[in-house]
Amino acid sequence: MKKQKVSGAVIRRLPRYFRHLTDLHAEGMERISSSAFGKTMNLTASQIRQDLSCFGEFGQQGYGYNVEKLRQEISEILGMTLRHTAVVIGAGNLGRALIENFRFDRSGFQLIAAFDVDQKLVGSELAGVPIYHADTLEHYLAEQPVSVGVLTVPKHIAQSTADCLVEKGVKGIWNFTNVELAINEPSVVVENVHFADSLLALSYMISDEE
Amino acid sequence: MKKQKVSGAVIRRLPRYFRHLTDLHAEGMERISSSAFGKTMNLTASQIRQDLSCFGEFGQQGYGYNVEKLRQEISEILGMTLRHTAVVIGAGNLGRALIENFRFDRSGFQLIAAFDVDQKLVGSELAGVPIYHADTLEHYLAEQPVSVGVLTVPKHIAQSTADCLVEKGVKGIWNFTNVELAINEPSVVVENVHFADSLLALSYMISDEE
DNA sequence: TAGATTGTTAATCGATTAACAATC
DNA sequence: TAGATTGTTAATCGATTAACAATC
Repeated sequence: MKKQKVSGAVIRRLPRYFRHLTDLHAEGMERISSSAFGKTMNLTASQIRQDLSCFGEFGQQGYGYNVEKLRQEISEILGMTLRHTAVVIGAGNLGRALIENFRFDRSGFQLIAAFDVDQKLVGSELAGVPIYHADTLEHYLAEQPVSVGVLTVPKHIAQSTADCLVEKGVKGIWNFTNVELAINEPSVVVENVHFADSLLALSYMISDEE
Repeated sequence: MKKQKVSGAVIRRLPRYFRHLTDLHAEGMERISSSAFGKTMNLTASQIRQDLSCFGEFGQQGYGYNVEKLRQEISEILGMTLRHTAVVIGAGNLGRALIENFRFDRSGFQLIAAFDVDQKLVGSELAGVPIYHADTLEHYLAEQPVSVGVLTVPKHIAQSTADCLVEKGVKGIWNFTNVELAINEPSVVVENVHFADSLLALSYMISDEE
């Protein structure tokens, strides 16, 4: 996958494309034009064609795009076929919600383990995922190649846990703590899920009218 | 609060400003220049000054910005002082994680109730928040002004629940289901938290290098 | 006062949209 | 073939950055 520079705006739209294509496929739609697709997604046809052209030529003049084929292509582009591995660190409410309810496999990830300090959890499984003691994380990472650490630990150990993940060579951190992580390894990517930022944006928007 | 048109990009940065100012304040910092603030946040000084100028004049030549005052101003801009109310619908793992761990008050919201169909939960409290039966939601909303409905229900009832919220006049929906909600009331704002989109963007970024 | 730093106007850069030749 | 629709180049629009007079 040779990558010219693709803008962040485009990257953020790719998962939406994928999601909508999955829905369209489930509805039995076989082909779609950029203009029809644009209507579904509230984008211009131009933008969709422009976005896709960053990665190749997936359509056919006079026909449009094959829904299933395009979906497959985008899953490749997103790296969903690479069988990335993930571990959840912190099996509190949020960690458990992710383990039990979030379909990692649908995003191409294998969730292979979770870690917590709670002795009541350690040794058990949640949704088929084994829970190990947090103390064994470092050892585990040394043995097992892990692509992404999902950080759902309490604030005060967020940075130290992240440091451990980085040191052991994870490629990315999916950060649910509202700590601004300081990572000095430039190849490691942090993706923040800031609930509060999202709620505050909503707050602004509903406070709009005077 | 008179609103000229403020771009989405600016709105999305406001919560980050607020968060960083809160941190700086906690660290005891009293004043900061746009250039120092820019360094902290990885933005240019120009951008910060430009962003803030959408809402007024909060700095002082030769001095910079008073951290606490600016934090206060931004909280006003975001509508955090309006005492918006929220209810959580769906007290499964994710709903409970939000009720128990997410500090709604820190974003200026009052979480006043939660709803679920599970009889084991109905009548109890979680972190001081009463859980009512989902059947009583409609009645509750008619009695109680609610600004935001937090949607953490299973996929198949997401749309119908949203319809109910809209009909009863909520201003916003904080949507954690991965359902694309169809809302025909234009004044109602939907803020989506798409975990999968976030993870897929991360997937792309860690799959980048070849 | 001199130095620092703002708010704002102008310049630049990048992203979105429009147009159209190529072609299925 | 004629109609539809792509991929791509050019035009437009908007957002970011730079510059600077105003002033604390």
